[in-house]
Amino acid sequence: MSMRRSAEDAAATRRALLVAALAEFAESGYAAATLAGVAARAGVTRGALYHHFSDKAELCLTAIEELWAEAAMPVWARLDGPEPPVRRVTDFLVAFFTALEKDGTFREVYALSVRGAEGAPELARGLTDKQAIMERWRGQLTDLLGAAPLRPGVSPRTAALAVITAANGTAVTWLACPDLFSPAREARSLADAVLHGLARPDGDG
Amino acid sequence: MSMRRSAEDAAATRRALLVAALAEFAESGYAAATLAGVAARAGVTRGALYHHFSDKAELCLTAIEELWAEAAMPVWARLDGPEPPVRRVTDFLVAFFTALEKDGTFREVYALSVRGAEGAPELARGLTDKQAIMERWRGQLTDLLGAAPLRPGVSPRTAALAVITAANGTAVTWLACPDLFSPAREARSLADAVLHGLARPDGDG
DNA sequence: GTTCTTACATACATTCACGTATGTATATAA
DNA sequence: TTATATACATACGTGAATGTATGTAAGAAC
Repeated sequence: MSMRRSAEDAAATRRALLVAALAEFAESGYAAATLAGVAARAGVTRGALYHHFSDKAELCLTAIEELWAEAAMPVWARLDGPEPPVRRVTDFLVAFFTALEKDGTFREVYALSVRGAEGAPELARGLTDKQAIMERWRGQLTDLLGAAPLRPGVSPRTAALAVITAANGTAVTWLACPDLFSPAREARSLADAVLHGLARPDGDG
Repeated sequence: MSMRRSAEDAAATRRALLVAALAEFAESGYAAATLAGVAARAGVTRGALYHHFSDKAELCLTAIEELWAEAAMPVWARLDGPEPPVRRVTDFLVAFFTALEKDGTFREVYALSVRGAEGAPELARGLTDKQAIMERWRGQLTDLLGAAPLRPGVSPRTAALAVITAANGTAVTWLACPDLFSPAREARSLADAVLHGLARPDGDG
């Protein structure tokens, strides 16, 4: 049917395949997802898919890498800026919860990375990357919270861990039971509760 | 080889299959797990498996149902008792974090239930059960925290949600990156941080 | 001891998804 | 205008996992 088109169309096909792959993998998991489903969702055949990507694993890893950056960057950017540390962390959590509910790409790439690809050793590269990302994330938060007025007994490392687990916990709880609550609506009160448990009540961060 | 044995041996075979199935499914996910792997782990053939269970889905659901009760009961029992509410919730979180790291069955059944079985509609029964469990859990915690001295602005529902997300977040973060921290060792400080963010500082719960 | 049933093991059929090989039409370069 | 490379579609081979059908030895009932 649709024969050779321009190079821009090829890029669009590739992009559509990445978006479709992310949705398929996030919905069904890596093992249960089928490349026929990905191709159908993208409106092409499996031949097109194998033209752009060598195999299932490369498709999955490429989708995570390329789409994660653009979806997550504006959220993580909240950790930088001139505001006081506690304020930045709060803003980050609120942005995280909001993106989780409102941004389909953000939600899908997060669900896929959290659900993991156990049973698929060919994705080990992506998983070690995730490990590194997690540790860099904790380091960044530790530095940030080290400059914040934490209440006594709370180390910056523990505070960073609490922030990470709060974000992950909200995400997986809502992904598992979407009817339980609304991350976007309760984002502020949840973030406040987390930070209130960590920071000194009189500290302005 | 091993021919007909006593009825007790049959029960032991069934039990071994359930334990093996839980480990396989938790490690590889429902879709990627193979029944040959389950049988091999249990030390029997696939014939034995199909003698005790009708298909893959029933095996998985039975494993979750039967093993979840005995592994999780002692943890959830911490929510009951004569102690003040905040103390009970703290004890529950500590017991949860400890069981997560120390009790293999607890960890596996939790990992399997969290990772979910998306892409496997035949497990819908188990997932609706999970939804019901989650809502009952939130209801129980809401009642419990409704009788606790919460700080102003924190509703019992939000507090219950914070406890749930803290437990889930710690679990998935550690399952994804086991080297990041030790739930059992940091259990107390994490639980204290959560409750400190929710309860009035002067309240003894 | 015969028979029946249980508790498996073994062998087979079928499906299904992956990866490959090949065909085809179009843009581009010469 | 011809040749070549690109961007797919189509058709095929293959393996792995599921489920089924059948075989078989051992306890239980009589």
